[in-house]
Amino acid sequence: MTSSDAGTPALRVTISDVAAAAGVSRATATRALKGEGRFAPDTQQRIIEAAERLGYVRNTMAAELAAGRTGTVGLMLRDASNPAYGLLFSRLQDEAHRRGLDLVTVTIGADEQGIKQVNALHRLLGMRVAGLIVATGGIMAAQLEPFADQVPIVRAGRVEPSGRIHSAHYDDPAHGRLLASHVLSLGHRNVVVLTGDPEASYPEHLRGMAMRETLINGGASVTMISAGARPDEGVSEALSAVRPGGTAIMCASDYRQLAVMRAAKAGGLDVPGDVSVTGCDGILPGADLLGLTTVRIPVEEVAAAAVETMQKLLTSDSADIVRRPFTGTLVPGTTAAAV
Amino acid sequence: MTSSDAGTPALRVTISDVAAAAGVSRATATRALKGEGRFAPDTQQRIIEAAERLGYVRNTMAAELAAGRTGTVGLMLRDASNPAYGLLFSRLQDEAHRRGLDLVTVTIGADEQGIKQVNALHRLLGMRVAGLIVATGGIMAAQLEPFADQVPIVRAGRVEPSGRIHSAHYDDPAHGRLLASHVLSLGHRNVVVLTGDPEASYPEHLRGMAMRETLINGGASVTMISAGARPDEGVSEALSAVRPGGTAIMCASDYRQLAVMRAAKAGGLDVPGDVSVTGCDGILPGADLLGLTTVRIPVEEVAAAAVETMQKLLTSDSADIVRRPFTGTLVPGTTAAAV
DNA sequence: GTGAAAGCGCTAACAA
DNA sequence: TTGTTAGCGCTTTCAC
Repeated sequence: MTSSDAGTPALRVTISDVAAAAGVSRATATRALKGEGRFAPDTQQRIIEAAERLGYVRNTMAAELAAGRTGTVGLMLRDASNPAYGLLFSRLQDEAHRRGLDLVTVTIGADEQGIKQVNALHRLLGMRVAGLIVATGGIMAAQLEPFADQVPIVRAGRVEPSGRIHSAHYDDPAHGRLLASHVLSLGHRNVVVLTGDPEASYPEHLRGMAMRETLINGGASVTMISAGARPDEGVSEALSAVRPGGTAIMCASDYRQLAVMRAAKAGGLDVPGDVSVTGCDGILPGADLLGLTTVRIPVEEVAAAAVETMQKLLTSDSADIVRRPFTGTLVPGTTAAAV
Repeated sequence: MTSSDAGTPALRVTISDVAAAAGVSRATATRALKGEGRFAPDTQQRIIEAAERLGYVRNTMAAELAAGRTGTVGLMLRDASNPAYGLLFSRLQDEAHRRGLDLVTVTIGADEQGIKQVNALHRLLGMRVAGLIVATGGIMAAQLEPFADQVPIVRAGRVEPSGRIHSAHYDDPAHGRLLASHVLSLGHRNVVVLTGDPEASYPEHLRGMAMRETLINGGASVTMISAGARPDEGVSEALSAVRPGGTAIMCASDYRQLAVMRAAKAGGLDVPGDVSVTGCDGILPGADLLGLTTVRIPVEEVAAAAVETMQKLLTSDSADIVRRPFTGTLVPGTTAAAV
């Protein structure tokens, strides 16, 4: 009743079935199937054949429960509809594949708060993952912290304020400075900075603060507008704020930049003729055609560093906290011009 | 040795620890913790408190192994760096969240063939997932088929040729027809169709074939160019093919469209003045600013239908195969103009 | 309302 | 080289 006709796999086939079919004990079957320990070559052959014939698929839960360890790394991800996260996700996966790490991913919806995040965290911890890569915004340092000494945790993309959690992250303040310097060098001295408030997007907040500081140090007058998460929020305010003499709007993300350009177009404002506009992220396909002035964030490097760090933590267990920032590169574009 | 100071969670805390701390048996602890079966309210209270105090996190593997069933649905995903897949991924997650399904995701790198796909499949099957949603291209019908009667399988995004696998998919031929009709209505009668070959992208192939048929039926002369997966492949051929009298290049994806526009710009060709260009997908942020003529694929509907189908299959078990196509909408844009 | 006991499918010593 | 024996942590009848 467990097995069935040849060629018809059955998830109900257990290793006992395979062992019986090959005329050996379960222990031998286990060893032969994973190729570890001692066994006769032809015995292994028989066992493998039996397994294939019966369509045996090892029950991972049972295997890992018995072995007392897990080979997989958990990945907590934020909404992947944002290409910046989608790309990060993709690169993390690639890198993990390359290094032979198995990844299981759970996501937390864009607008979900604490409770859901904890659920997702527990789902992963419940699987007893060997490590955790966290690529999501939510302020979960406090949730994460308690587990940090039981399972290695690496935050990817965002700097980790907490003490025991590693990170490979974007240097958002540097990105803000890069853009602000560029805008200053173009001669702008009256600038509107449109950013997300800390709640909505902490990285945007960091970028915005850095822009502000650099601009002010450069002798510019700055109007800060901090809006909600939706990219079109704050756009009309930014536009009206720039009219009385302003020459540039610096956005903390490409999404906001697009929203501003859309609104400018609708309002008959020429970019960069009437107003220069900058963004930040630089990963939109087609951004080059639009001539977006932005910073290309170093997704690939962050992903590689995060996975590399995780692997290191999994093998050796050094005690020091790894915290590696990466800076992107300025993409001059054509949406920002000299005054 | 198992538990520890209050407030310090430990992944090593088992239900036995919790039960002991609350002065009950494991059986009672289990029941109280999941709120099923019979138990005294204050007993439950005590148990929950003990669990929280000890930082208990249920071992999912053990739980599901013992219970003999799994609450999670597996999702096989293709590389999410493509925004079309990223968005699909995101919407699938949202929909699953909304319906209370737990999803675990594994991805297969963009360029990996058979063997890796089978690995990914086995990872999921090995977890004994309750169902499988497959949102990836690879021609895995043959791999999937054998498991189709043991676990419900729903393909998302692409039509499933196989007999026992459900699907919620894009109606790619319809998208091709939609665009071709539009181009015809603009008066174009000499058109180049740039598409991916079947190996590189089957959906693109379907779109391209449909475009061709519609164009020819409409009295146009058509040059087909089928290229590899990289969007810049075939672009120069397309451009030279269109020069001798052609007026439009229809691309089977927005990526190719962008590549064509880039090359046209570099070659001093005006779009749509010298040549009209169309794409397909319609999910690039900023596509509106570019004025892309395209079809917006119905990602949300496909995602919702896929998850809905899965849930239906998980609860009731009707025998009929569900296969639901969805058609997107034409986005006229400004990259295609009347001849 | 609660506990005792028997596994779920697999692995890992240890014997043989 | 192979088999025997204990579990991994949890759930679930079935008595009490």
